[in-house]
Amino acid sequence: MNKNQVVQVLEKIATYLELQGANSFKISAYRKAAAALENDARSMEEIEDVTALKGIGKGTAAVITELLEHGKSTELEQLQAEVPAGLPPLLKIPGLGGKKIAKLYAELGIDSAEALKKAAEEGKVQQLAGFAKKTEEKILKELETFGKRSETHPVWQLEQVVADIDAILATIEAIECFSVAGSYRRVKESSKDVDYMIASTAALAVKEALLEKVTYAEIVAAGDTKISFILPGEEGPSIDFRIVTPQEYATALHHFTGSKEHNVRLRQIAKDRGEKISEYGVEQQDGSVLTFESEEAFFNHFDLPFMPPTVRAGNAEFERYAEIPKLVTEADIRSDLHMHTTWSDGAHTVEEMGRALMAKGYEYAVITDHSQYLKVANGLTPERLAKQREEILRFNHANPTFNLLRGTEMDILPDGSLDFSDDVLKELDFVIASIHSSFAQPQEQIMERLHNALKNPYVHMIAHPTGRVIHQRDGYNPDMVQLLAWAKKYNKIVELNANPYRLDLCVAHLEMAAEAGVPVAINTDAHAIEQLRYMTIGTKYAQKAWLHKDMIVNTWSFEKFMDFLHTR
DNA sequence: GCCGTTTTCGGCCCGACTGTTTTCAGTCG
Repeated sequence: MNKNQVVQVLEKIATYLELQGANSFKISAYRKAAAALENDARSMEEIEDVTALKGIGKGTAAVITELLEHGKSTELEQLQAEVPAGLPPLLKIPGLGGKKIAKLYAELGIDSAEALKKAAEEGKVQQLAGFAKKTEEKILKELETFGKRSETHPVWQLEQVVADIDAILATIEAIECFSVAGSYRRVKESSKDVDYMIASTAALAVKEALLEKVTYAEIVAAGDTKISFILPGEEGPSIDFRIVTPQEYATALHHFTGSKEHNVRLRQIAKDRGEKISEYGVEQQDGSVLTFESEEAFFNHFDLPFMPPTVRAGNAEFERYAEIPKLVTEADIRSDLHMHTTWSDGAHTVEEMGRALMAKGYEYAVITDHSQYLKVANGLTPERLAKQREEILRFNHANPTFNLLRGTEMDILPDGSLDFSDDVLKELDFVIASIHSSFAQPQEQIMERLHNALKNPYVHMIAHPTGRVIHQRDGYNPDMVQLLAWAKKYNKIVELNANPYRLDLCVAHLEMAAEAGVPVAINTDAHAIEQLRYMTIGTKYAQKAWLHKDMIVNTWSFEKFMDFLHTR
């Protein structure tokens, strides 16, 4: 039984305990034990003594041992015998928790969504103590969409939502400052909802402006300081706005950015010092409350450096904080090495892209249109590629402070051959190789294709090395250990494709690349000027793998980058 | 259930909102 399965059993036990109305600390003890396993980088076999992990004690260790030795849990089986299988899914209905569901089961024998619907329609639910008409109506309403609404929303969906909401909030005068918070700010690959923190001295005016300007499908809550909507569309995510005073803003933003585990760790640190953290500030022993100008000042108060939201997982950031100043940030980025123009499937010309890159403050960049194989993307033949050269030279001539390089995103064909001959490749400054076809091949064949590209002396980088699309497809499943070993051997770059649909390599693979000493490039793969903004999310994502700026080739100066290309 | 300890039991992060009840429980993040 592997770690994922063990974690799932522990979480299942917690869920069943919840439905039995068990002690809430006991429930969270099981969840903490699951999290402790999950947050440990080692496999189940590599962990000698699970009780050495903080959060795992005698009880949960016994469950784990039984699972490993016998593949089952008596504890879980016992609970499953007592709690009907139809109850756990009901926890997903907003407004219903363990206690209410337990009551519905105990008093009305409700053990499924269907039974709940029937009882609510018959008006039986509102007769229970603690329930009433509104609760019953809400249950019926939630049951309509029950099981249909997706639980989490991929980062590529939310990236657009956040861009839109940012634009709206910027127009509301009563708002002094605002920021997205929650798991989106920590750049999780998917989030349940979107959280915003707003600083204002006129909460009511902000509330009214939000109700007026944000297009929503439904109002979930509308209190004095918390407004919550479900956004339109079949998969519309929910979005929460919290309004605090400017003094409270820094601590509130920190609190609502999480993660929960990070907050717990920090609150413990505060408690040990006789202080108490809440979203409104840090309460001192004399009852006074300290507030902070910024999150930096808040962390400094606890003698900690500013921890970027992306590393706030509740573990490594408290052990590895000396490394934080070395982590890559968007300010370190000097170029973008992967983008498309109207020559292939991009929306803007070489000239337009070049100007946008200069406006971003970059020193250099590479135009990398698709190669001829990719006909759907209007891939370039060697002849058109040669013609594009003139346009790029013209741009450089007109803009001597910038270096626009000539490149290609060349397909690695299904048979393993490369789309351009060496004679074509050697004329280019920068060559990307990537797979866009025949994802379903066996791994050996995929690896052979990648090997062919990696050992070619004119290839510099493998783009989106797994081909995954978050929540949509897994990609072509390369052997990452082997791929990185070859990249190291042939001195190639692997990409972190910053397009929020991809984020490829993923965090775990990026950690492997760092470990193997393979340089990484963070690129937007922009198909339009607006998509150059993906560098923001790309650099933040890289922080999650604790990538230092010196591992990222596009933080290097133009001279250092060119040296790397020429001396490989 | 876990942890820590002034070592064997008390505390476990903390607050907003809703719906219910009339001072609070449950849910949520």
